[in-house]
Amino acid sequence: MADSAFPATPSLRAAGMRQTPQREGILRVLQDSDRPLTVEEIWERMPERRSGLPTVYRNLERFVQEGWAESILGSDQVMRFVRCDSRHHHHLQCERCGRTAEVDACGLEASLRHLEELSGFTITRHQLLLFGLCRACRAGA
Amino acid sequence: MADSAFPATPSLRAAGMRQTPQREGILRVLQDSDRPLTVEEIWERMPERRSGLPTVYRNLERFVQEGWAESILGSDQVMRFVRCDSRHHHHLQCERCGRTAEVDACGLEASLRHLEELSGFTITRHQLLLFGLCRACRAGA
DNA sequence: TTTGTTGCAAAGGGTTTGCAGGAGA
DNA sequence: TCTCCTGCAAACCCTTTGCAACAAA
Repeated sequence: MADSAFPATPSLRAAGMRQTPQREGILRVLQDSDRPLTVEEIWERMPERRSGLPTVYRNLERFVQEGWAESILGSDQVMRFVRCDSRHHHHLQCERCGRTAEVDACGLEASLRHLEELSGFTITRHQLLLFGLCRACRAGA
Repeated sequence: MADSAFPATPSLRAAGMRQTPQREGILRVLQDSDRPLTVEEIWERMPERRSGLPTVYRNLERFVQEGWAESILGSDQVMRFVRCDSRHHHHLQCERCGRTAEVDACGLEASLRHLEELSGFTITRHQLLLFGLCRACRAGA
């Protein structure tokens, strides 16, 4: 479900980047994970010839710019990364196991229009972070 | 408007803390600012006998626990602090001047119930960050 | 007097940078 | 061949910690 919404492999070439094993590895790791990962976790999971940590940092930064990944600061104050496409969406994260789901719509539009009237602001952008318990953890709890 | 919603002075005593000039200074600085401040900015604005940076860090941590302040990670990846009360609310921030408004309701409840059905998650908590242009900046732009 | 707080200085740790060698195209 | 990218090591910088002196109660 979530996979079918994710574009094939982000095209490094089309984005003007060279296609290197390190970049493919990072994208693969993000692709294969169903929860946000720290930079170090991504690094540890990279195929065989483990790359340097700076390379992971540098590329994650570019991937975020391209909209292929997103950084999330958890309530533990640790930065983690998730793959995502560039459409508007939000992440719903399980507080027990860390698993995430991507949510396409947020149904906020009407509320935002109302808030604009109240506040005098023109709202151009928003970020919504959702936390809860996934089905499996609720059942197991 | 926003001021009247803010509780008098957070009671250090009632929270089991000693009343020190450093704490009062930090609270005063947060109180007087209409935008999020970095730890260093708070420190610089503290009255006369400037305290140590560690003291600012230590107290901000406690104030956040008490619900008197909130930490916000901006899109520039820098942590800033805003005063707030402990009721559920959100911050609306101007992308040009940084001024913020506190928004009491978010009108998300119905959408959240819908997302719970779609995702199978039980949503327990959410954080909504709103960005836009305030009235003044829109007029001046 | 008792105990929580502060200030200083040092340690910590995640992130960034410089630069030379290496590999895409 | 020409750049871009990577790896290593060092530098950075924000944040935390240890500890002795201090001050609120």
